[in-house]
Amino acid sequence: MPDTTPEELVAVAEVGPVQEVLQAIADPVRLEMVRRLAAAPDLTVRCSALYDDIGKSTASHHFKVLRESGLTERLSIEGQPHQRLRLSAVGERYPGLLDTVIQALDD
Amino acid sequence: MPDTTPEELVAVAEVGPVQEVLQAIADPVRLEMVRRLAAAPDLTVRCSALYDDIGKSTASHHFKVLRESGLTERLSIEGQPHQRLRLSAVGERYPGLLDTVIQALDD
DNA sequence: TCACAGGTTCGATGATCATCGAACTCGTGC
DNA sequence: GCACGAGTTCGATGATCATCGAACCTGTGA
Repeated sequence: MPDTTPEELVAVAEVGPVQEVLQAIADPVRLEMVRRLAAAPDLTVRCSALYDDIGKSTASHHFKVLRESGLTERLSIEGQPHQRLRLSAVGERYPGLLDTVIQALDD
Repeated sequence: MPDTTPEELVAVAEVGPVQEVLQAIADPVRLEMVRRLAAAPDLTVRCSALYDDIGKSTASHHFKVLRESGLTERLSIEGQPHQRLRLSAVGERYPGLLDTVIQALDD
């Protein structure tokens, strides 16, 4: 791969259609992941801190669904993989959606 | 049944938890139903006008899911059953959620 | 170089849910 | 009363998807 890839290009990803976004957060496990991400500083959390009581492979599957819908992105901090909630990107495309959902979670 | 039931009591129904609401609108068929309801005058539409290409029983199942989540309510107009989108009730509990989703549907 | 920890991918299994047809209910009108 | 149209309920079937274990990849640090 070329070493000319700027960091920004990696981060740029499309937020999927509403349908896809809704299905992504309609799952209890994934919704909990989003909740923890939203509560974290910088919206960033180590993968293993996003779940409990499920297997690694299951968690990884949910990460993928969240990422493909554009809700989260993968990034590396000191070599460790992390997940980051793309709050502003989602907010631009669907204003108020995520905020309202997150707000409703810690009622 | 007693004839003392005021009309208001029938209409009063709780909007379900976010989880339930999200799952309700995450389905393609139900999302289309919501879209048609939102576009209709008075947010009210005859049941048969909310779908095509699926059986009556399937449609009725989706009506039930929407109703139980608090998104819609059943009402009778000249003897004919109708569905009504409870836009304001949902908006009170989850501000901006439905509006944003509906807005995104007719992009 | 090797071992190890943390995520990912791959198939297979199981549960959940959308779909359907048939029987039932409720209103309307003949 | 009966027939009819429109929704609902009920079981059964099928597809979708969450879950898991095992193998694989990719860093880090002996």
